[in-house]
Amino acid sequence: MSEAGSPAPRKRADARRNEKTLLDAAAAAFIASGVDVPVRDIAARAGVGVGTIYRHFPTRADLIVAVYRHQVEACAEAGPALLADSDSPHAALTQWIDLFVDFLVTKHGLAGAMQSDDAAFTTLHAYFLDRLVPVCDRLLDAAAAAGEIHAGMDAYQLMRGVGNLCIGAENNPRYDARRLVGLLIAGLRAR
Amino acid sequence: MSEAGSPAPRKRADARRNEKTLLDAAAAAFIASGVDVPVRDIAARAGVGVGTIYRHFPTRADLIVAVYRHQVEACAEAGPALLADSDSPHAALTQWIDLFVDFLVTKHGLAGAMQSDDAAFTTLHAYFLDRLVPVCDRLLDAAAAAGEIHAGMDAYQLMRGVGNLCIGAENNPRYDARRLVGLLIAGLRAR
DNA sequence: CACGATACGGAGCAGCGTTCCGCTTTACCA
DNA sequence: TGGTAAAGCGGAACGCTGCTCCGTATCGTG
Repeated sequence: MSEAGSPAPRKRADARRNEKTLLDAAAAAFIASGVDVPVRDIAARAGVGVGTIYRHFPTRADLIVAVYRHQVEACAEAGPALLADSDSPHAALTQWIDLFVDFLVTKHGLAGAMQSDDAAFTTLHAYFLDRLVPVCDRLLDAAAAAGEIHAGMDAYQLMRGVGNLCIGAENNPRYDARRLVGLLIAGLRAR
Repeated sequence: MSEAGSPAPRKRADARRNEKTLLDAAAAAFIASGVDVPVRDIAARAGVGVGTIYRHFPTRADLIVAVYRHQVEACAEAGPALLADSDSPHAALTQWIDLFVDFLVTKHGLAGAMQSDDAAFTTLHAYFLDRLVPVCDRLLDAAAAAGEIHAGMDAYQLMRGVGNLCIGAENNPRYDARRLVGLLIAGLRAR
């Protein structure tokens, strides 16, 4: 405990309470109206002022990251597990991408937000990519080592491509993101 | 000429002049700031009031369509031409998709606008898809008939997928839309 | 030239993100 | 327990956006 003055002096009780309330309200609002839901709506759901949101989560990206952190972690941890359990690295890759696609298409507008180059979304890029790209990279390496796919595919690009393909997948029955992502992965295959 | 009262009673000279001016201003503004440039900016460039824009082009989509109509037509007409000139239907398909990708990635934000499900963009969907999907469909059919790709790929879905992959391709050197589109097309190949 | 029809301009409204500051609540200490 | 400084809160207010609306200007024609 003698370590340099603890930089996190424990927040006030009402602040912690509000943070929890806000996360719940935001999660509900995201489900109801997508991740682009107006800040005022989230504030109203939580019964707080908009200032409170901005104090806890300076940018929308911070809020999104906080809401979905658990699910992203789960996805990241599933990578190595799938690799260990599957028959082939390619099968593991396919399953893992499926997991990622499922995650994206069930969160209205998240895929779109993830590709936005708006400065406010830097946090979102940073977190999602830093957490998931290395996982994807290991899967790609394993598949390449097994000779199942061509080497040299950049995990970052693949993830962005998959993310892009998921844009607008909800509420459009004529567009099947999973199928297109499947084609993309099929295109990786060594012939 | 005796046909039912001509429904286009020839517009006033100033109106025609303004329409032309607006198209030029919009084209310049799109290049400078992307297709999401504020309406006021376009009006300022053209030296007109915002009301004038809305009178000529009720929605942003109408303006975008008008600006890019020529290039879309050229792309549509290139389809049959490529099919006639190429060694194989698959080569023609690849070249045509390349043309489409080139078009999209050079127009800031157009790929994004094309996927937007905002009601105001219905016109954009309608025009782009109505014009290009049939062309793509013919190319797909020809390639399938030649046994080069699996049958049953929906042209609409493919176009949407390609469009999606082009989102954010400008101003991001680490993301190569062309390569990913190439993988997607490769994924179509019959094995 | 005069007079309707047509088109124009831009003020004004509503919805959004974001900031800022007076007031309230909390935690701590005498 | 009561008092006080710091931490946190609420929401008015600002700037930027799309879009509408109507008084005014311009055009084409008899």
